[in-house]
Amino acid sequence: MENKNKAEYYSPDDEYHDIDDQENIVHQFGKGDDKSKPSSPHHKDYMNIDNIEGGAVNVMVKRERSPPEHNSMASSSTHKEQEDQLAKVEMREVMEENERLRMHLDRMMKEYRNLQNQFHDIVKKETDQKSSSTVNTSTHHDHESDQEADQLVSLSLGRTTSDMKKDELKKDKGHDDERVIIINNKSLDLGLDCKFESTPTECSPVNYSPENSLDDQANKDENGETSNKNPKTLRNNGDGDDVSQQNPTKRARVSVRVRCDTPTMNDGCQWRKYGQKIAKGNPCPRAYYRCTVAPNCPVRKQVQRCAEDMSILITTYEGTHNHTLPLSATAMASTTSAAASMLLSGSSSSSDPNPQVTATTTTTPTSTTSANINGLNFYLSDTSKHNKSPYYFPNTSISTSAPNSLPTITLDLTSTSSSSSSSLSHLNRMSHNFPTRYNYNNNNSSTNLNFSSVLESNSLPISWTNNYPNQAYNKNNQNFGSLTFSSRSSQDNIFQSYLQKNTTQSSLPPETIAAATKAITSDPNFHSALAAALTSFIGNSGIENKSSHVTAPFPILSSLPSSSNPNKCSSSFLNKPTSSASANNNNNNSNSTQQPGNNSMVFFGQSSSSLPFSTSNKGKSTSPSDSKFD
DNA sequence: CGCTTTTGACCCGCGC
DNA sequence: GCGCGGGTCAAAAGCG
Repeated sequence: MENKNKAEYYSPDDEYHDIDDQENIVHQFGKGDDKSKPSSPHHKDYMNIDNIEGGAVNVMVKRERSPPEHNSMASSSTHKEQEDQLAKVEMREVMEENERLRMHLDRMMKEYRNLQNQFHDIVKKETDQKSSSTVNTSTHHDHESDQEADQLVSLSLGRTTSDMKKDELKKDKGHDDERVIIINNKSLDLGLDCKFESTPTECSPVNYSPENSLDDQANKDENGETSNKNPKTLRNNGDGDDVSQQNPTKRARVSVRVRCDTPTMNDGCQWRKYGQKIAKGNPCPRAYYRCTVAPNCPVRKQVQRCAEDMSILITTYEGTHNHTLPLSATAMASTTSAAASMLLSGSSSSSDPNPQVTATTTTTPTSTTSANINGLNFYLSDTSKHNKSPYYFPNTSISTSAPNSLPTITLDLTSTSSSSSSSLSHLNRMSHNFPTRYNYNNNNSSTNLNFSSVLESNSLPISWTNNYPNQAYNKNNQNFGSLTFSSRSSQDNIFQSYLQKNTTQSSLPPETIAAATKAITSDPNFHSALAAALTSFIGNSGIENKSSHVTAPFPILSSLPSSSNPNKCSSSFLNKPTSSASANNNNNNSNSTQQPGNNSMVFFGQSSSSLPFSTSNKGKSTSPSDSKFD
């Protein structure tokens, strides 16, 4: 298995040349098209151009693929023959490429199935334990349930049992059965769903009924929130309350970098600004928001413009929602949750016997890994404490050596796909910024998830879905149209992403790549994320909302026509619960019917928000991003 | 009137 | 111990 993985992930390495080849293909296609124009007045010159101006590209093509007679028969052979030959070559290239890419997809699917099986086994085990414990006394049952829930969380998020607060567990305990059932139902669908089910991080589509949340709050007040009266403890509890009170290192921040013009991006939650500060090294002030969906929700976020590129908005989430999330908020929450879970799992590995990302990366001087899942570029990188100053460079993460040294994971949504170069430069920069003497520190780890979608190749601003609660979910839907991720396009994305990845990785030393790939393959949470991403793209039809809350699908980022609404900073997610959402407004949009394997509808809701540093935005804002501008 | 934003002050952790 | 910087508080002001 491991060897297999190795082989699988090494293979892309071997295909670096194929990337060039593919580029050649592209060029070749263009030229082929040009050549195929018999009417071209410069047709004859095309041969010369082909030979001369084609340069290295064509040289390579010819060397590898062009028929030899191309050189000798230039004068005699008809252009049709050449065209045919070229077409054949191209066809063969395409077929080979398809074959390769298909292999990639198969590998990914294999990984996904493995993950599913593993998760299914785990859940099964959990269920068995649960049923057995049910026979026991109630007190024992409670304890067991706690442990199970705990383990569940641990399994889902890579968190250790100690991470979860007991009161949280008590709360969960009440719905333990329900959760298990739900998890069982979904276990075959998406492992990440379970992660979201149980994850205390960000999204927590945990089945917290509102009253449950209240109870939760009550419970929390007993333990931690009572200390709210004490500002000091509030500060301490506020952040780490849900995430990890006992183990601060488990707390994770998820930073999202989005290139958008709007002050903030609407993530669906309601936020209240409680502070603003000029951070050192960045002229743009940093705004602090607190989640106001629930009175005691500990989740906070920071919004700041990137100093290097003001068009990039950096939103950092921290904490766990202890309430039911609005439908529109689940997308971002699940994204951040997945990212945080990956990060947390990596961080936990230091204490875990199981070597995961962290452990593996420790062995490498530079630990930057990337994987592309259907256009989602996962950049896993770690920064050491040596890099004290935050990174402010475009398309890369701010490796926050936050004062509290929280591990931060950055979702970089700023790169476009044209951008294999962008990603390349990204990685180059990242690796460049990594100290050669790499000294991993959990508390200072930073993980970059680059979700630059291939579909963003139009260099349009990336934006988040803004399905604002209580509003027309698809209000702007028609403006933006629907974004269809057919399996085919998904595959294409995967393929391109793989190629992109390979291109990216080609700049890395082989040992780094090896370690990185090993890290990735050995990280179950990466598998989860992978599975989630795959499930989102490839036939996630099976995932249904089994409960009132929305199971957040893994988000898919895409570009939006900026012209549609230039001021809006929205992003597209594949919100599975399309039907329910669209039922509110777009009754006619039968696209809401979920097409298996074709997550077509992308919801774009209201976006906007208060400027983190603007003074003009006043008044209520259900979300920092709600109305106000334009 | 209720809610949000603004903004100066304060607290705390960290490095020197 | 001191200074710095990040994060938070809370009173005041603004807005609908």
